Amino acid sequence: MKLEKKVSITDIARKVGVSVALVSYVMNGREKEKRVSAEMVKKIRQAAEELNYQPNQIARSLRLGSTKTIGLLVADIANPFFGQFARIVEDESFKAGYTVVFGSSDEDDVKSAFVLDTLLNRQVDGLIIIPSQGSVRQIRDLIKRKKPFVLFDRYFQDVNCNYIILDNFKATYTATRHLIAKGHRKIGLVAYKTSLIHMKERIRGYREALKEAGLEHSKYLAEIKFSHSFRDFENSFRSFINRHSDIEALLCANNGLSISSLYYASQNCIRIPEGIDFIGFDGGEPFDLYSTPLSYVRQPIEEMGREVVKLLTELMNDSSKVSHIMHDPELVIREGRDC
Amino acid sequence: MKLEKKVSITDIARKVGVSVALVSYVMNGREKEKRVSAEMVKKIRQAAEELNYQPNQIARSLRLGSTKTIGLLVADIANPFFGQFARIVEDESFKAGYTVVFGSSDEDDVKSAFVLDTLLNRQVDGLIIIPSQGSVRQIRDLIKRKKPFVLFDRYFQDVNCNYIILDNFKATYTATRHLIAKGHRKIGLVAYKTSLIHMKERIRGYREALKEAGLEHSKYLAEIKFSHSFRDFENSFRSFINRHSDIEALLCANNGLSISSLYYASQNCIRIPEGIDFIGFDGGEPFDLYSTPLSYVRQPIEEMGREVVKLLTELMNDSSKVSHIMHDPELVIREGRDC
DNA sequence: CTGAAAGCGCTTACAG
DNA sequence: CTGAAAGCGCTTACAG
Repeated sequence: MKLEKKVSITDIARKVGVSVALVSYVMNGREKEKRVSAEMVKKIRQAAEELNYQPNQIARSLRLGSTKTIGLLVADIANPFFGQFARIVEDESFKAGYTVVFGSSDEDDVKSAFVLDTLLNRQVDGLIIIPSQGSVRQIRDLIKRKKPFVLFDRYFQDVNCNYIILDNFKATYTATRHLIAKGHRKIGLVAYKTSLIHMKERIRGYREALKEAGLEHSKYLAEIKFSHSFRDFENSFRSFINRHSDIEALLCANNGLSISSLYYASQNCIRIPEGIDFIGFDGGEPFDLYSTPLSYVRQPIEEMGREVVKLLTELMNDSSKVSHIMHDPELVIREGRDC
Repeated sequence: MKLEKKVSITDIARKVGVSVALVSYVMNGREKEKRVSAEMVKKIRQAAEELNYQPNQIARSLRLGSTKTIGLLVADIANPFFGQFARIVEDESFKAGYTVVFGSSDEDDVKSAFVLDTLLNRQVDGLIIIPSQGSVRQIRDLIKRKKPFVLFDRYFQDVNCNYIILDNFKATYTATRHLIAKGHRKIGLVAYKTSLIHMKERIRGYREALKEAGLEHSKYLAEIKFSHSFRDFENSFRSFINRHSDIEALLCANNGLSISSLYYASQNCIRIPEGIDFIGFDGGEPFDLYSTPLSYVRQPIEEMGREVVKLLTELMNDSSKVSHIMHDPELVIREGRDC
């Protein structure tokens, strides 16, 4: 028995001596509705089994105009935060009968456009997008084409579309207040230099908390240019730290920056919390294994991921509503352990 | 200008007043070969531009019998090791004109079969698979169907197919010898209980090194049942550690086990390397940020990832050869720092 | 240099 | 209860 060429509905029809319509009906479980005789059903099922028939989704997609595929555009799938997110998206999508195609933008709008085009040509039914800086036009285009999508993690203020994000202001506001309450006065924020709203909001939350407490709110803000290279981060961060050797506590504005800052600290013998107190973003294994328990801002990523897929599937079905959903962050406080 | 329904090659043909064949030729850059007049080419290009034409890959795929899509079946995309691998696969695939669809098996053969079927129905041109225990039949089926694929990380001894793996024996053999050379005698290995060859080989490498040194080679071997829950790991590991309080050094057989063991150690005030010496697997951020520099077995994952895609693209083109490629591990030794 | 037409594998009105 | 046929959007021999 060799299976050189794949078997189609036509092969089954021929074998049973019946039309392809019948086969299509029973393969799609519509034999009741179409009142196919029990005998036929049995014969067709058996033939399909014997020939080891596998439906061709591509042909089905072309005919139906729907691929049952979701496109996922992340900044970088190798980043644990996005990897975790991708996993949730995958699980929920599969449950809903969708498959997921992904691509990484590297926070670069040219690459983002390329990946987006590729996914669109593949006729994805909908998209989940972590938009990168400068990708507004791409998003606008999606709206014009009436392609369902939901933004995650960030959005654009002047584009009215679906998004699910963290309450970023509250995240850093709460964290900063916590540091102030602990008695710190010289509190730094390590953020990325970007026009993206999530960063802007995180910076605003930090500043607002400092202002309310009557503290310096610009001096200790490090806005670092995005780069995949630790060297680049290191150079910027070193000059920041050297300029402000009196800094008492550090808050980081996302996961990558937290990891890089911690790495810098451990390489440069800066002790936490004795030397500098610290609050990170997003948690993860590096946080759990750090020499001292680290506090961090937690995003309810499971819920958010589930909700993104839920919203998108709704959009792919009726496509009229526009939701802006914001989730509350949680400040996870961890204190020194006794060993 | 609204773009309700997507524009097709037919729309362009109609607009220019020409046949669809011409349009197809110029859209595929075959105007030279087909000697389309320069004037036509210009008109068609312009019309495509004006109508904002986007080719429909699905239709193209159906016609050509190739989707330019690679299926990636990993154990868990949220696992940083696989996330990193996925990123390399993504980059190389895009470069080669392929898009990637993925799914996680959770090391479960039922889930693996389901994901595999989904990807196959989507008519992927080829597959990259981290095979889970009990998925031999699925792999055999792929061969029977002549679907190009390459296994990564593991393989099955009695199935002759393409794979790219680490020299697993050498990995643990070298690491164990290093621990012996440091003077340790009671050396433990934390491994998963599985029939998968990569684990078997890692265990064999460990044992062989101990045997050669005339040391106990079974007593300190922990074979732990795979689970996503840390609690499960903790229970098994605790009883192992309690039974062997005299253990001097620990080697871990993969990334997940390394992280879990380190977490257990930090939770239970076991100091590394003073209490127990340690060598992990695969490295990563948790390793870099650990309170003390950790040694580990490094896989050349970038090279391996690139090679997997290269091999697969070759297979998708001629499909005759069978390669078994094994990469050398590298033992990364890191000593205490001075702060 | 250009066009008419078949066909990839499926679904689905429309007849009977 | 079942079949013949159109059509999804594309590519590609085959004519001319």
